[in-house]
Amino acid sequence: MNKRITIKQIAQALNVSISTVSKALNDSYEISEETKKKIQDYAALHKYKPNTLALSLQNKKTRTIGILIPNILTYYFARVLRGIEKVANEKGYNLITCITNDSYKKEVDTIEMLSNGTIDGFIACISVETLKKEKFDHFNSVLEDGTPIVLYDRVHKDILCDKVVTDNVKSAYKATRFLMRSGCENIALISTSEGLNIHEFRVKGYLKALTKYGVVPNDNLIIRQEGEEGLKERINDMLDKQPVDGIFTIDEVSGALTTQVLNKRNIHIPEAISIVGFTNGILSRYSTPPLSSVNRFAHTTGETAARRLIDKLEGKIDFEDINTEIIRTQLVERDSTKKLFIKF
Amino acid sequence: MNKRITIKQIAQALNVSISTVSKALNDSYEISEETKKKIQDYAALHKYKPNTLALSLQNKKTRTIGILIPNILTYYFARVLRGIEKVANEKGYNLITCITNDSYKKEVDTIEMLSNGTIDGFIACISVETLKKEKFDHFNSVLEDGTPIVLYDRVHKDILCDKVVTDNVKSAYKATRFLMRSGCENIALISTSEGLNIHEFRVKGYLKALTKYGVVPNDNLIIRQEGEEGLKERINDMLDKQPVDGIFTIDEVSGALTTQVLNKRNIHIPEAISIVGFTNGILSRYSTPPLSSVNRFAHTTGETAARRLIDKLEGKIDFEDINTEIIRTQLVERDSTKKLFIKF
DNA sequence: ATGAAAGCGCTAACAA
DNA sequence: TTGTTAGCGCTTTCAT
Repeated sequence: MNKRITIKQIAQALNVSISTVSKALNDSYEISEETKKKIQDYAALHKYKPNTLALSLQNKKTRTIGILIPNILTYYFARVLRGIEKVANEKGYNLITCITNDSYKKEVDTIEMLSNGTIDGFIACISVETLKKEKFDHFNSVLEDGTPIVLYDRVHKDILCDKVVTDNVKSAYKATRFLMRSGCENIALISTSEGLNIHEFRVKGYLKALTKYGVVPNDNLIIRQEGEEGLKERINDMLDKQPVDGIFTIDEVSGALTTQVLNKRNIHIPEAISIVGFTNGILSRYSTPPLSSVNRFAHTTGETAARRLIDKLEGKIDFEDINTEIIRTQLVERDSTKKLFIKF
Repeated sequence: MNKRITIKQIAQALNVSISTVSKALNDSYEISEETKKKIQDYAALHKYKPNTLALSLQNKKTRTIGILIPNILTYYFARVLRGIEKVANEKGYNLITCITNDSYKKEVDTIEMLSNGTIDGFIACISVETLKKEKFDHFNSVLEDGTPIVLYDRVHKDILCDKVVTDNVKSAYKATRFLMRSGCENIALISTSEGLNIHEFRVKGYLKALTKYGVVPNDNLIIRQEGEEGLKERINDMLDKQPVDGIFTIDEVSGALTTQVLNKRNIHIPEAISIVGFTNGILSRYSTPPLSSVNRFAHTTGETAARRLIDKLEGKIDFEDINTEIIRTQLVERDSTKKLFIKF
């Protein structure tokens, strides 16, 4: 049933040698126009397509990149993927995308599975579990094999390779400062993503901004937990006990849940409480009111990572030349913050 | 630099033949325990991994499935992908995921690119543009080559292959009936996704429910457009001119935008106007208030498609045995609809 | 128990 | 201009 035709069959049918066919199909100058045409016509007629596998085996190159995504349901990662996709496509590279579900084992297995000649290089984001375990041998042995890796978003110093990251401290700092400038004095921080250095960095940025402008951080204004369970209760509890006029939510979900709580309590946003979110995804845009948020340029992150990797694969950059690219962020003002600005 | 070791190198190092190594590594009974151990130890020591490419070339099987996703930013598709991923993983299949961006050309190119021995079969969702053009040759020629395809969500009768779909008419019917039972009398329909048969089906279900229960459909209560531009204005306009107490939004985005408009106008949901959405994604869950919605079981859709394809690939189902699986939906009640029920 | 050789689909150096 | 041959990494049949 599988009717795919091979070079060999063409050769037999036309009574020429295999290499003549190969050359003709590759439009080699060695072959006469006549034979070329004959062969090409026959190939076209029978919808000949070169077998990629055989080509890859020959070239030791697959023009395929392995992508590791911790979680495709996270809008940010989906957007990064799009960026990678765009560049890969332009440059004629295939993507083999794998979802690790933030599991260490899945990550190890996936890398194992793809490290057999299937892919030329990796673009990866480290899974939460791996980051907690701090076990990176699977990445490092790939690098030792000479397969380049570009890490994005979640990185670690123990993996020596190209990286594309967000400046979390600075972005959080700017977000918090923005709230202060718009007149907020009691700024809470809410997080449903914990345990990762990148979240630690965001908290650091928040604390830094407060301190810088003479505000003493108040532990009662900081709610940090992993996952959303029980978060609404904790927010309600905080609002019952503490004066709050600004909230910095360090991830999409905490932004959404916080907004739901405030709306339910009939607290006006931004008049009574302002909110600034992080990662400006789909939730920020469509919530009521639309949330001001730190935009992360996921697409650029993906493009940058892909470009770097492909440049390496094509020898434009030396394998040993390691680089960390920091993608800027930008605060997008929407309706959850006041326009009023205080100059410090 | 690329230190990956081959069977040939092992043979040379140990002074045995290539085939002995091959057999030893495959634990063949032909090889003596002693040599086996020697070879296996050496292989382990040097982290030998069989080259997948060579194996695939040999077996004419890649254990890789090509996935076509129109748009990864749509939460529903991301969830389908997860379902596929889960099953593929269990069965030891690789996924090569491609995003078509709802473009005809990209879809054709992708299929072309992968139809060269790279993949054993496809799981695909037809792109919007293709569906509009009604050109399906690229799918059909793949099928003719003997490569199985399973289509999910968006399908078309001119492509004769396995399909996994949602019963859109019935689901929309149930959603509308639900609004009527909760006491709504002037039920609007809002859509930002047009031009596809599946959306047509949802409108059909809505109209069917109205008619069935003796309500004459009112064109002024139906807002259908492609994309979100200008939608809020149209909704506001409708609310200014028409009495409305229920809204059926046939996609996630229109649900989100409608909610934003109602909230802005300070119209209480569900007291003044109830909303039922479709596709129960992340927007429904996190909006204010959380939206009652037709849940589509994206994960099940993905699993079903993957299972069907793999069964075919492994010969458990005949290639000619074509089947359409309908995945049920379920109305999830949240806070955008009244609890009050009227029995008809 | 071990090895030689052919072949999967293709390219490329070399020969004719 | 065309063909022969070896080889990419591996499996498998058939000798030995």
